Amino acid sequence: MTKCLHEKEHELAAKNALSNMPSDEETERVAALFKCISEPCRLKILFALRHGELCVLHIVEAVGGTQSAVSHQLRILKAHGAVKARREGQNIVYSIADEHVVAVLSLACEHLHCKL
Amino acid sequence: MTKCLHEKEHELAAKNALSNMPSDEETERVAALFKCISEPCRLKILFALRHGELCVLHIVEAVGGTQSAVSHQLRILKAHGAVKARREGQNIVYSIADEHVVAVLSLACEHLHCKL
DNA sequence: TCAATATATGAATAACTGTTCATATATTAC
DNA sequence: GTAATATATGAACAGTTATTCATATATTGA
Repeated sequence: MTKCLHEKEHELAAKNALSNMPSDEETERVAALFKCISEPCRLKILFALRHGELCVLHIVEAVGGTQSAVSHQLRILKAHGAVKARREGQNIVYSIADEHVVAVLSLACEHLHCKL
Repeated sequence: MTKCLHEKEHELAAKNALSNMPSDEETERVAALFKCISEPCRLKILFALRHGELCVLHIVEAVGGTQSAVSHQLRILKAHGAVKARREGQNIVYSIADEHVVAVLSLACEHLHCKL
């Protein structure tokens, strides 16, 4: 593997890229955030929660699938700080944890020209 | 599986959630976009390209890993519209395809308090 | 045309992850 | 305490995917 022939023109960009790369730890954190919201089931849960908090059964109704599967995904969303939960009697009520989450979703939808 | 006991309080939110769920097709598209940028290797490539276009060898230098692995990931990024490519002699020069991609990255970094 | 460089790609393997099933925990009502 | 409801979770399985290896394609220069 030898040097790129156009090194001169791209030297600056290449140097900049090399010296400004985020650490592996930072990269992993950002990647984990995106991965967390990149599964259709989890994404549906977030979409369902846009209009307000919901208990698990209502989330199951909205997104489909089994209670167990939804519960597993809720756990992952919560572990990554995308949703928060509080108990209310027999129910656990979930809601979106952070306005940044809503903003990222909106931006992605805008990018894809979705009507959300 | 019976109804949630707090149906009355959450009825509105539940109805809203049900009637405003995006289609499966839209959900899949959004999920695919996030999944595309949720792998550390692909994310590193995007970070490397923030400062300007780079040929493949320079990308390999910046993100590490083998040429083959990087090339495979570039293919996926390109297929999802995250990067674009043009030939320049022997080299293929890659760059970020869309300002929305940069915006999503910045928002995620801001959310995680990364210094990017 | 031949050699060298740059990039892409098909196949195989290994690691990861979402779902399912069964079961456990927690709360409320009786 | 017991029954019923709501939610969570461990283990196993299945599907997905990133990497590696070997090789193919494309461009340039001689």
